[in-house]
Amino acid sequence: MKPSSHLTDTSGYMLSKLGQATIEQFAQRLRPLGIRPKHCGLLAAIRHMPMTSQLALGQALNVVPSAIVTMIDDLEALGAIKRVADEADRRRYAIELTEKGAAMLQQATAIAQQVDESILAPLGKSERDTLRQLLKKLSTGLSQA
Amino acid sequence: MKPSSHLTDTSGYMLSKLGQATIEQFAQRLRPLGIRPKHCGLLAAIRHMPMTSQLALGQALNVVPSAIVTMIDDLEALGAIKRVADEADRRRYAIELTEKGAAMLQQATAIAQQVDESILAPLGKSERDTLRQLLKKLSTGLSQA
DNA sequence: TATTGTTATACTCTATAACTATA
DNA sequence: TATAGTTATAGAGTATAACAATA
Repeated sequence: MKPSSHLTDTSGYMLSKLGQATIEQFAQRLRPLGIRPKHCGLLAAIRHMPMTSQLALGQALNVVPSAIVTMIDDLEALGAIKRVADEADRRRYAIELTEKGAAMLQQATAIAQQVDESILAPLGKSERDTLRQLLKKLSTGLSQA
Repeated sequence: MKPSSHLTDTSGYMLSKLGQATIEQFAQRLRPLGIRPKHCGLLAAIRHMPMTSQLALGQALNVVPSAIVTMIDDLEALGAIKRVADEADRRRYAIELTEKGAAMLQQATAIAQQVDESILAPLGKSERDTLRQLLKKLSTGLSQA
């Protein structure tokens, strides 16, 4: 038998729909913090590679320079990050995560866990673990693309 | 131990990223057909509920009227669907899938299967089946929201 | 007065490209 | 001449709201 003779039964179709639903729910619950999902990825990247230049962050996230500047502007206005002048190269700013930014990332992570609870509700505990492992495998395949 | 103490390890985060990557790849391979991913969902809905009004299709897909009209315009220009005048209610058009539209849906389905092959490459056969079953469970939970 | 379809419009998002200041 | 950052601008996508025809 064919694995998925209907378009809407393909894994890709379901992944797209689920991903979209997830991000919408995440965005909604994130609203009180004044940020959007894209800012969260950036916050995580900043914590992971502290004191990095804006363009380097952009390359790591595959985001064009003008977009990174806007996001950094947003986060700076919220006090989540600071632009620290680089004395060696006065064109550069090193991006530093503030305490407030770290707290914000922690809150965002908690919200993401709540969204997981909501989205994964139809699955039992072991099923969730299985799903997470499978998604992890697929995600590592992504970064090579 | 906590299931996912990092934001980027949550299932929701991975679902979002994978869904986005999937839809981008789908869009790219779909380009030669002259349509976008959103048109495919509409084509599938039209086949599933033939001779339905535009607004009813919009409600089924959770799409606003103006957007449905534009998509129907696109598909009609490609010869994939026809607006059939409803003689009983002259405000309405019943949307009919043409042979060309059916062929287009079939091509789109084949492309979706190719995308599945590409995205699911890191998984073995039984893992893919497991994933599909889990995604199916989650997808049925979606429509209730 | 409500409903189907349509059009006009505004808004958001994102990317491209031009510009500055440094190197 | 090249690079980090910034700003200006244009494009696509989507939603809101006004509108015409019909019920």
